Amino acid sequence: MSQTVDRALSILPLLAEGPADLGQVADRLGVHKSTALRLLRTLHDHGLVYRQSDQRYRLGARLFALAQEAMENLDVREIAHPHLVRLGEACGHTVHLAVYEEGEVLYIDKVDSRYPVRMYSRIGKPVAITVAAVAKLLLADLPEPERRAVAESLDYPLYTARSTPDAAAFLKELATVREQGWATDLGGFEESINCVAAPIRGADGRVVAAMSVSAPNVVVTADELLTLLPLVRRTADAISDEYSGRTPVTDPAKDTA
Amino acid sequence: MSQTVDRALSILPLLAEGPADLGQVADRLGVHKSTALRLLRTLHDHGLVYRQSDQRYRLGARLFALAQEAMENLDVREIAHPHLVRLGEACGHTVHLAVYEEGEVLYIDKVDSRYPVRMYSRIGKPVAITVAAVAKLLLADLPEPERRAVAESLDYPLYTARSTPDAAAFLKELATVREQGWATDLGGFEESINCVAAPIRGADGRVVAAMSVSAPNVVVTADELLTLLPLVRRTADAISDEYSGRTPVTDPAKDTA
DNA sequence: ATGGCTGTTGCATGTTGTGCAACGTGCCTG
DNA sequence: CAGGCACGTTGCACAACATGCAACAGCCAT
Repeated sequence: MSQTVDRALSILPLLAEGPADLGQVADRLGVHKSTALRLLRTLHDHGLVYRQSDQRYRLGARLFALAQEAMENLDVREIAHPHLVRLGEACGHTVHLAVYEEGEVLYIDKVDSRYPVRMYSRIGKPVAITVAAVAKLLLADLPEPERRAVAESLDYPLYTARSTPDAAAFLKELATVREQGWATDLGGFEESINCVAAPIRGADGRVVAAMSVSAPNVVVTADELLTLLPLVRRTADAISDEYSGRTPVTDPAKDTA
Repeated sequence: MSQTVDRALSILPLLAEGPADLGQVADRLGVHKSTALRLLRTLHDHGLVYRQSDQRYRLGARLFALAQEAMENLDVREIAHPHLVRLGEACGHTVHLAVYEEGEVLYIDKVDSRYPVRMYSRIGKPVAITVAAVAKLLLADLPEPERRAVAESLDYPLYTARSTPDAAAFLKELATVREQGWATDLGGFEESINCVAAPIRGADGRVVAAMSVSAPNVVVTADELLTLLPLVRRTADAISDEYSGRTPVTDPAKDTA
């Protein structure tokens, strides 16, 4: 591991606590002032550190820009896909990945047990938003005014007798889902199809996508499907960790004391 | 400037474009793979870089955390936020807060009328510096040599027919803005969007931030938007007072209406 | 003025980062 | 199934580069 870079990077969390001057930085790094100066200058040239008018240093603006750009280039689907495939192989049912966008919920990936191939044909199709388990999770995480606005602007078609009947019922269901952190669709769209779903969250905790496992009654009962919930949630959490760049276990030997 | 650190930091913007593998990083840095490996490892140990399951590298979670903390250390934002929210509720339009740093102008807070949530997603994005009302205010306050230097180093993209065409026009506009103490952007970035902006000043009178109200033509005409100017200026002044410690009322809930 | 404090510079030293070459491994191709 | 290729990884010798020292320069307070 590169010592120089190590020292330089150690400055960042230090400055995150608040602005500091050269002497403080040098002290806390345990290096000479001139060394700290050169490190800070390099950080400064890259915009990671900003020198305010009182000559003290603080974290710089480029940090935002970097985080921002990285977020935009993050592809949930790319990261999620291998996890979905593994889940599909493990449980043998259909796995979906969906996102919310502009009042709609869209499937962006699908893995079927028998043919673990992306079925682009289905991807992009709008989801039955009032009943699908993934839709409930995605809508449940919206800020209250938008959630309400969306819920009230929707149609509530009665696909089956168990479909969500109206906005009031839907909002109540969303509250439950938000509370428990997972969702189901038990015959709300097709009488014979059940789903369990779990949310995928970004670094800030907001739900960026949702995934579900679906199976027809003739294969497994709803109760049997529900036994898969822990596995689904674990998969979703694994995707969340990877998506948000939290390294779950890189080196099991090392641990921060 | 430290070469090693310089190289290591150059990796960050590179990864911000999207995930890359070791070879690509080494190539774009112009160094040996083993060198790139050690740099990446160091970055990884600090959590700035994350290694996803396909072994490619991308920016890591610590970076987001740092950006977050850096933003929270900007006390202007903290002080301004409640004022911005109140203004947003009062006028119903989008409110922005921006600062100048190292030749760039960036949004550090945003309040939208319908969804009064911090939209981190937009924050950090570089502002259209040659046309945005807030950018004019921030640049107008720079010391003359720097203002000139920045103005002449900029590109002047013609977003619309009303965009600032060149450095000369920009400097002239800055002089006007500096004189009158407020600024507008009338369709200079998007044909249908207008803004009015006012400066936030520190105790020494220097502009530390700028805020604006933006609205599309279809909602209010430019003339109607201009009637909000007194309100915007009053809000900016209230923030200035509080920021500079000259807070007339200790109760931040009450505001001059 | 003058002392102490801070940030800054030039330079000799040796620590540290570097590139090379060789190894291991997984994947695709013949 | 074997072979080859591409990629990540390791150990090492060399010298480039980061380091700390000492001396300089500005600034404020005494």
